[in-house]
Amino acid sequence: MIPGAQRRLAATHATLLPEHKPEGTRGVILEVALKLFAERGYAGASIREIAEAVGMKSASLYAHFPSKEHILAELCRIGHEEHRRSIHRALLECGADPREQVVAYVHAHVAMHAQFPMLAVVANGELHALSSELGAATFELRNQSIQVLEDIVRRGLERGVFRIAHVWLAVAAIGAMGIRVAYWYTPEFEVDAQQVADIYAQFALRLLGVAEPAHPQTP
Amino acid sequence: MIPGAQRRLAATHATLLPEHKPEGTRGVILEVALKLFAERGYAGASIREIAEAVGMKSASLYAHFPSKEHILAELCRIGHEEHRRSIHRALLECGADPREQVVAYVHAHVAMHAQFPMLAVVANGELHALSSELGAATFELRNQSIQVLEDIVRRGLERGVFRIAHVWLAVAAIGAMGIRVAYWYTPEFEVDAQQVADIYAQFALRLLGVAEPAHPQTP
DNA sequence: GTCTATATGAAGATAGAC
DNA sequence: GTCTATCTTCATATAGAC
Repeated sequence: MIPGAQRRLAATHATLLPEHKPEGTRGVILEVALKLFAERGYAGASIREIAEAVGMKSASLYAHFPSKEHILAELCRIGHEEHRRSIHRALLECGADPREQVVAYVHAHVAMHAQFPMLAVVANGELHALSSELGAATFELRNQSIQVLEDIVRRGLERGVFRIAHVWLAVAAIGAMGIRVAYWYTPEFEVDAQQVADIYAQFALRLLGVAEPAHPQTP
Repeated sequence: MIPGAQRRLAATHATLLPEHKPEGTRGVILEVALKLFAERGYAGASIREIAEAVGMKSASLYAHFPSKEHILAELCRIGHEEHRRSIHRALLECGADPREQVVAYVHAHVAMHAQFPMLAVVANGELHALSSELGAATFELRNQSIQVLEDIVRRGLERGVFRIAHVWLAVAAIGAMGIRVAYWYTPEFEVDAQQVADIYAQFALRLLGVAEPAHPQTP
């Protein structure tokens, strides 16, 4: 049974990678807002709550961000940048075989959702709350990441290494497995993030109809 | 590429089954609130917007529901009741083979998310917004539905028909595939809900390591 | 950059007439 | 059951002192 029911997600701690976290107060605000947006949703968290958790008055936030929406926009951008970066890096380190590429993609996708669950929940689940002015660039990033998986799957299908009836249905299913990891994974889970990513990569291959090597005990 | 980006979900129409929709104004309010909660989230939709969409003043809503939270509670309850009912019915019509049971479960799970996407998005995604007083019973319902799948997978593993390293990881992955369907499926999608459910049931079997009958062309 | 003070509007909810 | 009118609280955001 999933731990932490009654909460929106199981994770309790918001983390931003040092390379994404601005120095000083701006970084603190982002991390605090990330936690509140993840737990209550963008509309459900107020700037007063954010300010209180940071340890300042709400008016002072406006010295760092022009609006609440800009805070969310920055978090969404960071989340999808990190997602794209980790997938890009994983694909650089593997060959041209679509099976290898699916493993790399899914491993990176799942590991990111397990390691930064609050960032993933907010960047994906609250993106729709942004005006098109502030959200369009990040939507484009997201679409590109989906497109990468779609291209891999299509190539594998054309080369006969995957056996599926419909590309999008497989892409959506594989993406979904990873997206939901952010809601139930915590560092206390009995399997660590890398192992979850390994196992989910295998699930993805199976889903795509890739035959597995025969079991050792089976002649 | 997924249609309808920029929106929280692709569906544009809220539907409640006649057996779940109360007669008269109460039913209209539920359907209207369902659409707004699905599109903007519970916190992002106001009772004034709901009232306006129904065609009345906000004060009049209180003749039908004691609070905004009670409207959400009712929608969550309906959603999880329908989910449980459709899974229960599907399992009654199949045998004792865990493979058959997984197919029945996933088919019902996915079909429900495709046919009632707004209900699924709200019942699952906004449940956390309820106080424990109003949400506890529905949380219990949800946990039971997950438990049913967990039991099926565990039985299949014990009987040697499934080959997976970790029960929860498989259960979460299979559940996730279906949950996300609610976000991208629309009746205009090129594959209908029943076919999506069929294909996702096959994905689930593959994910669980069930060997498929050899391809006709492969001797 | 942070504060106090405040503008301005919107939120959920209630009272009481019809 | 629906309305008008209103209460009270809370929201985002700004002005201006320090």
